[in-house]
Amino acid sequence: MTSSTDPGSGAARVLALLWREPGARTSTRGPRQGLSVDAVVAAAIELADSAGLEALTMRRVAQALGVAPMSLYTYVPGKAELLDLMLDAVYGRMPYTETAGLPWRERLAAVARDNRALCDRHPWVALVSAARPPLGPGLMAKYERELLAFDGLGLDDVEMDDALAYLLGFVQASARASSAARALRRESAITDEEWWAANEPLLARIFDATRYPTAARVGSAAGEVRGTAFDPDHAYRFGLERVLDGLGVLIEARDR
Amino acid sequence: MTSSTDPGSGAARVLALLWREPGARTSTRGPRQGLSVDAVVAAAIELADSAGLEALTMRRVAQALGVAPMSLYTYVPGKAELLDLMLDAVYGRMPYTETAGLPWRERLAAVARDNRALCDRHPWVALVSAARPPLGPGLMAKYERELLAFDGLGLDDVEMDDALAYLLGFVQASARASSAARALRRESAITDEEWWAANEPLLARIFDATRYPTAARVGSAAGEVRGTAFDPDHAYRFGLERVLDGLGVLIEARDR
DNA sequence: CATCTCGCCGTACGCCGTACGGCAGGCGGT
DNA sequence: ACCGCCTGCCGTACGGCGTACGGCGAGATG
Repeated sequence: MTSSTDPGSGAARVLALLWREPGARTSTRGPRQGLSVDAVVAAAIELADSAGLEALTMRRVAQALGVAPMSLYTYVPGKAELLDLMLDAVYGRMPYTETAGLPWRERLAAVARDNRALCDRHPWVALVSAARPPLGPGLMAKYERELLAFDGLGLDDVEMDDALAYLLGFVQASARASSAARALRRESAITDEEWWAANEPLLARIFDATRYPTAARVGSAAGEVRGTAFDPDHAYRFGLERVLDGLGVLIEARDR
Repeated sequence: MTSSTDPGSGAARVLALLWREPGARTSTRGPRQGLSVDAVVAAAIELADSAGLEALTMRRVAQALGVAPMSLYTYVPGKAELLDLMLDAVYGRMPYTETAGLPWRERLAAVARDNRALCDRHPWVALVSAARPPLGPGLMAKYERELLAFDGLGLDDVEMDDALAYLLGFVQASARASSAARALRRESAITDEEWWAANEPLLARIFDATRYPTAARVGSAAGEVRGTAFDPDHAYRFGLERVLDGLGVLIEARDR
C-alpha cells in the first residue's frame, strides 16, 4: 500500500486533509464511508464549544456521531490533526469587519476585536498551541485579510508579519487568561469571596505589610477597584491600548 | 478531626502550605514523617526542569523520592497544589537585577529579562495557569520588587498593577511560544525542513498565490529572513520593544 | 455468485490522578 | 514493661485518556 507518495504518519497527511484533497482512493471496492471529515470536524467543534477543550475526547466525539471511537481514525489520523482541522475550519468561517479606508488604529483594533470575538465564541481556540499553525485555506484567508490591515503604513514585509503576530499574540494571551479565569470559577468548588473569607485571617496573621509596603498598597488598591483578584476584561482593555500605542510608535517612525 | 478551622479540601490548605505553617499536628503519636513538603517540591521542580511539565506525574515524583505514589498525598493535597508550591518556590529563589536609579525603560527591561531567564531555567513556569497565582512568600517578594520598577513614574496604584501584569503577560506568552516551539522540535519525528520538503509539492499545487498575494509575499519574506516558519526569539525581541514603547506612551502622558 | 477490498470497531495496553482502607511502627500513658 | 492508640505509608482499584492491532462482514467488481 505504501506508495512512493506515502502520506506518512498523520503529520504529513494533515495538509492534504486541510485542503480536502481526495485521498489516494482509487478502487471503489468495499463499503462507502458513512461519515466525512467535515462531519467529524463539525461534531468536534460543537463538543468543544459546549463542553470545553478538556471534554474533547475521541470517545466523546465518536459518541456524538453515533460511531465507535476507533472509527474516527478512518477519517482523521489522530487527535492532534483533528485539532488542526477544527482550527482551520473556524478560521475559515470567522466573521470579520471590513476596514478598508479606516485609519490604521481602527483597522488594527478591528483585527483584535474580531479575534477576540472568535475566542469568545470558541474558547478552545485560544488554548491550542500557536506553534506551527495549520496551513489550511482558513488560516490563509485570515492571514491575507489581517495583513491588509498593516498595509500602506510604511512597514516592510517582515515588520508586517511581526506586527500582526504581536497583535494576535496579545489577543490570544488575553483570551487564554479569560478562559482560565472562567474555568477556575466554574470548576472550583469555592467562590472568590468564600476563598478570601476563609483565608483572610491566616493571611492577615502571616503577611507582613511592612515588609512588602508597595505590594500591600497596590494590591489592595487594585483589588478594591476591580472587586476581584484578576479581571481579564480589564486587562484586555488596558493591554490593547498599550499594544496599539506601541505599534503606533513603530508606524510613526516608519512614516517619517 | 475536622475542627472549626477545618483546612478543607486542598484549595484551602494550600495557603498554609505556601507559608509553611505548621499543620494542626498536636499529638506526637505515630511514626514521624520521612519526607517534607520541601523535599517533595524540590523533587518535583527537578523533574519538571529536566523532563518537562508533561512528564511531571505524581508517580514519577514519588519514584524520584523513593516512595510509593500515594505517599505524596501525606505532604501535598494534590497535583494542583503541588504546582502552586513549585511556582512559589522558584519565585522565591528567582535571581533578579538591581535597578534602582536606572531610567524607567531599563528598569522595565530588566524585569522582563529576569522573568524570561526564569522561564528559560524552568520552562514549565510559563505553562502553568496564570489565573489565581499562589499567594505565597515567593510571589509576594517578587510582586513587591517588580512593582518598584514602576514606582515614581506618575502612574497610580491601579495603573502600576495593570502595567506590571501587562509586561509579565507578554513575557509569559513569549516563553510559552518558545516552549511550544521547542517541544514541537523535540517530539516531532520530522524536522522543519523535512516537513517542508515533503509538503512543498502539494502546497505549490494547491496554494493559489494570486488569491492571497499579500500573504504569499509577506509569508515568504518572513520565512526567508528567519529561515523558519516561526522564530520565538525574534518575536520576543520585536514584541518587547513594542511593549516598552506602549508603556512609554502611558508614562509620558502621566508625566505631563 | 465468487472474490476482493476496505470501512468499521472490539479489545487491549500503558498511561494518568487519586479514593479508600488496612497494616505496621512508634509514642504516651499506666 | 507493656498496651493501645495514632498516624505515616502505601497496595489496590476505579474511571478516564489516546490509540495500536487485527478480525469481521458488507458491498462493489468481475
